[in-house]
Amino acid sequence: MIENSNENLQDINEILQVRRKKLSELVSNGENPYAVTKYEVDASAKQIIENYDNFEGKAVSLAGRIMSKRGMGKASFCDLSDRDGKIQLYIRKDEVGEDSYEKIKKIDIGDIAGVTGEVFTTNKGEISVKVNAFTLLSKSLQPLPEKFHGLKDQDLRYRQRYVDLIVNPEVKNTFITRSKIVSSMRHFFDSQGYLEVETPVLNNIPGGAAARPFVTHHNTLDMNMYLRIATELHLKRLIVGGMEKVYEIGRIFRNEGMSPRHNPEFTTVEVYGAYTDYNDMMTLTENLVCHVAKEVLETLEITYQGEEINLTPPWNRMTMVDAVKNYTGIDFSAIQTDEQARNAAKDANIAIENTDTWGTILNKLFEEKVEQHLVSPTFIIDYPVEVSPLAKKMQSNPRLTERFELFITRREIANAFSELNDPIDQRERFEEQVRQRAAGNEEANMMDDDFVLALEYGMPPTGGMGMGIDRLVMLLTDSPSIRDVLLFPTMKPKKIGEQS
RNA sequence: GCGCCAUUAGCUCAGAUGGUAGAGCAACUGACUCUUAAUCAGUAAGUCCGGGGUUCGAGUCCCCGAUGGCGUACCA
Repeated sequence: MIENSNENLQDINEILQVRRKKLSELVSNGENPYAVTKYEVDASAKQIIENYDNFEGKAVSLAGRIMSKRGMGKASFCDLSDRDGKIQLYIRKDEVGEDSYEKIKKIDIGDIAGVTGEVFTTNKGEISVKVNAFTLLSKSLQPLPEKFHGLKDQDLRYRQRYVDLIVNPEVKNTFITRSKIVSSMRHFFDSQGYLEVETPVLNNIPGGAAARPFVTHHNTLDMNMYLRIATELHLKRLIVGGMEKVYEIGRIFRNEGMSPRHNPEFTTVEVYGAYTDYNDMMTLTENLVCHVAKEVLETLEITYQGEEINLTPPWNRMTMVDAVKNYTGIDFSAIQTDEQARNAAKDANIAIENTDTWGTILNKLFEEKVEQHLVSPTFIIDYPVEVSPLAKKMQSNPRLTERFELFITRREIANAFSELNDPIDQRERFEEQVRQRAAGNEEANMMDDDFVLALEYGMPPTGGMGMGIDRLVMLLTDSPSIRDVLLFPTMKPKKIGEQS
C-alpha cells in the first residue's frame, strides 16, 4: 500500500501530494503511523472539561483527531477532537524537545494523534493540556473541509457521512440522541415485561402493510423472496404462540418514492400485547413517547422547525368522522350510501374514483383536509374498515375499526389497532386485498394462508402498535429531513453508465 | 413521475449587461513561547458538474444529460 503512494502523484492535486510525501518520509524514518496498533487513553475531552477540578494539574493521556493548528513559533496550539468533545492542546518546544517539535509542526489537520500531558487553564481561560509527549497514530491524506463553515454540501454530507461527522459536531449529537432514543425505548418496553424478538427480514409473502416490496432471490432454493415491509404478521404469530407481550425494533423496506420523509429502508418498532385493545395502546403510546422525551431530552416541550409542540398528556383524541366534520363540515355519520359519499367528496373538490366507497372517501377527506392541521399530538381514532385490513371491526359500527393513528407536526408517527383475530373475517379481507391486487393495486396485500391458519388456532384479543422511529427521531432532534437522522441514507450512485 | 432551484480551487462562497476566473479558510515558505475563525509577509492551487449548440469569443445564452435540495404526486 505504502509503496503505491507515489504511483500517480502527477494525477492528484498538490494538497494530496504534500500529504503523501509527508507519509513516505515518516515511513522511511521507520515511523509509519499506520503500524501503530494501540494507544492507552485514560481520559476524554468532555470528562476533563466537565470535571476540571479533579483533573487540574493531573497527567492525562488522550487521543483524537487534530482539528486545527495555531503555530506561534516555539509554541503551538491545536484542537483535539475525541469521541464526545474537543480540547485544546498546548505544545511547547522546551516541553517536548526540539526533534519532537519539528515533527509536530509537520502534522496536518485531520491527523489522529495521542498525547500525554498536564491539564491546566490558559491565561485566556481555556482548559487545555500541556503536552509532554505527542504520538502520531494515523495520517490523514485528505484535507478536511473548512473549520468555520464545516461541510455544507448536502450531497457530500450524505455520501461521505464520516466527513460530516468529523466536522459538523451537531450531526454527531443527532445520532447520539437517536441511539439514546432507541435505548430508552428498549428500557421502556423491557421494564413493562415486553420481550424483544427478531423475525425474518426475508419473507416469502410480504405483509402487514400496503407497500410495494423489494424482491430478491435465494440461489439454493431458487426462488424469489421479499424484504419485509412490516413486522406485524410474524409478531402476531408469536401472540398466537403464547408470547403474550412482544416487540421488535427493526429495519423494514418499501420500494416506493423517496422524499424528505421517506427512505426506502427505515426503522419501526412494533409492539403487541395480548388481552389489550387499542385504548390500551393509546395509553402505551403516550407513555412511551413521554418516557423517551423525558429521559433523552429532559422536557416535554419541544420545538420542531420553529413550531412549539407540547407532549404533555393527555393528547387530543378525535374520531375520524368528527375530525372530517370539524374541518370540512361534512358529517359522515349522516351519510349512508357510497353514492352520497361520492357526492360529498365532489362538493369538497376531492378527486375520487368509481371504486371509492364510504370508507375510502372518508379517509381521503381526512388525508386531504384534516392531516395538515394536526400539529399537536392527536390520536385520530376509528378508521374505516376498507383501509384497515388487519384491524378489528367496532361492535357499534361495522364500517369502522378499532384503530388509531397518532399525528404530530402533521405527520403520522404511529398506527395501532385492536388486532383482527377472526380468521374467517381475516381471510375475507385478504381476499378483498387479492382482488384489488388483481385489479392493479401493487400495494395491496397478498394472501397469507399461514397467517390465517395461525389465527385459526386462536389468537387472544390483542392490541398492537407500530411507530416510525425515524420520524420520532426527526421530531425529537428537530431534523427537517429523514436523511438527517439516517447515518447512511439511500443515495443514487454518482457516476453511472461509465462501465458496462 | 412532474416542476423550480443549485453545481466555480480540498472546503465556504463572489463572479450586472457574453470578453478568457477571484476572495477567505486549508496547503506550502518564512517570522512569532498563552493562541483560539491567531496574526504578519510571500507562494502555489481550477475538466467553472458532463456533452452538444449559438457566437469572433461562453462560468455567463440555448438544448440534452448527471447528481442533489425543495415542492408536488405516490406512500392505509
